[in-house]
Amino acid sequence: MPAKRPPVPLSRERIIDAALHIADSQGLRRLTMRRLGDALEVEAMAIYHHLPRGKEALMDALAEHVTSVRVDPGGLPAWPDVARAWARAARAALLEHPGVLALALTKPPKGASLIALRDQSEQLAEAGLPDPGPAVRALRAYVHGSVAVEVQQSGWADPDATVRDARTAEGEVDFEHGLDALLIGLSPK
Amino acid sequence: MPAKRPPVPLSRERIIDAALHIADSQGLRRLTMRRLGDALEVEAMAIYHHLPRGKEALMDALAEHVTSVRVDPGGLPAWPDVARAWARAARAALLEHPGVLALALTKPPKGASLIALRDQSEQLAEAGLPDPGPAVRALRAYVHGSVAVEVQQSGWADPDATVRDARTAEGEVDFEHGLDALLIGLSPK
DNA sequence: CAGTGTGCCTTACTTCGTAAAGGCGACCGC
DNA sequence: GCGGTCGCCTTTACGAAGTAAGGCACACTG
Repeated sequence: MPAKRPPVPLSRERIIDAALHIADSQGLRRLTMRRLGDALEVEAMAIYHHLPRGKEALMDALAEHVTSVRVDPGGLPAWPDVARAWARAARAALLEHPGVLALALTKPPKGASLIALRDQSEQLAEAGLPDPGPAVRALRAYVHGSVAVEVQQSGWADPDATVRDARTAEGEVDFEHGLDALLIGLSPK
Repeated sequence: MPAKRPPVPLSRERIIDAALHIADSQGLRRLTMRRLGDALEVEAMAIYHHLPRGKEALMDALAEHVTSVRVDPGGLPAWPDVARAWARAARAALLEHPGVLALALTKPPKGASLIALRDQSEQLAEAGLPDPGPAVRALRAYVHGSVAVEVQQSGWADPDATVRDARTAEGEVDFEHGLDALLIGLSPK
């Protein structure tokens, strides 16, 4: 019979970690409650005690996890440097978990993601950019789109997925080029 | 008993149309074979005669449908005008079916989508842009990301979806601003 | 040592995707 | 006209998924 008490107790963090691992290694389609339970050495229903709304809550949590990056502006940089730092951090976080990219691009930001967005806005304003709203949206759009294209190009979503890392050298170069272009264009006239 | 022969015969096009309608009005989650069959007044299994690989084929077809836009360059425009036309057309096509956006951003381009990409590349080259590859990727990234952000912002994915159109005036303005910025930055040095 | 509560399991129901096979109508050559 | 055959749709059935309801066991309290 299965162990009544699991080796190590369940927790929201452990659940989300395991879910990320499954989504990244086998795809979102294969992330099921039962498989997640197996990975955690627990019955599927146990998850519902830690994520009351079940799979919806899990999906939200995954999206939030790859979308709630924070950046600490070191000294007193110019706003384009702040913007660059945020863009790179956001890109890195998304590329780290290509399996949940569809969620990150699709679900409206909530909780920590919203806070991160607000922080970014404030930092840009403090760094000298007036009216940071449109800039934040443009940056988000560019970063999300870049990662989407990169992941597509890397062949990550292929059926026989030998590719396990969505990062490519070409993607990196393209990203920086486009980012430069965008930042130039975002400068107040 | 149900009609043996459906009122109007099934076809790949009718299936895809109905699927788009369901995905846009109720979300991808609710697009199931049985529901799709109901919408077409047919049993679910009938769909498999027109889409042999079942739901996977359906998803591929939906992604391709919103991703295979073509643009006819009227006269002999400069390459930024060609790029703008492609970007606007792609954005419009994606915004028309927000329900399948996740697929379009996630599935690697195939078939007609690849051909569209190749055409875009050729048109840009003919219009005077050397090395159009990176430009095409940057444009795709920007367009996809913009639409993703727009759809998120419009609240389309909300549980109680009263919003049925993902287009917003603000999105339009933001899009054109960022597009201008990107095109400036894409000019050969 | 009984009492209480939290954390996990068991069972069961609905819905999903789809394999397999059957049936019905239309069209063919004769 | 008539049996044959083929294309399109239905029927039936099975495994897997999400999750509601309730039960049981351990770790604390007092």
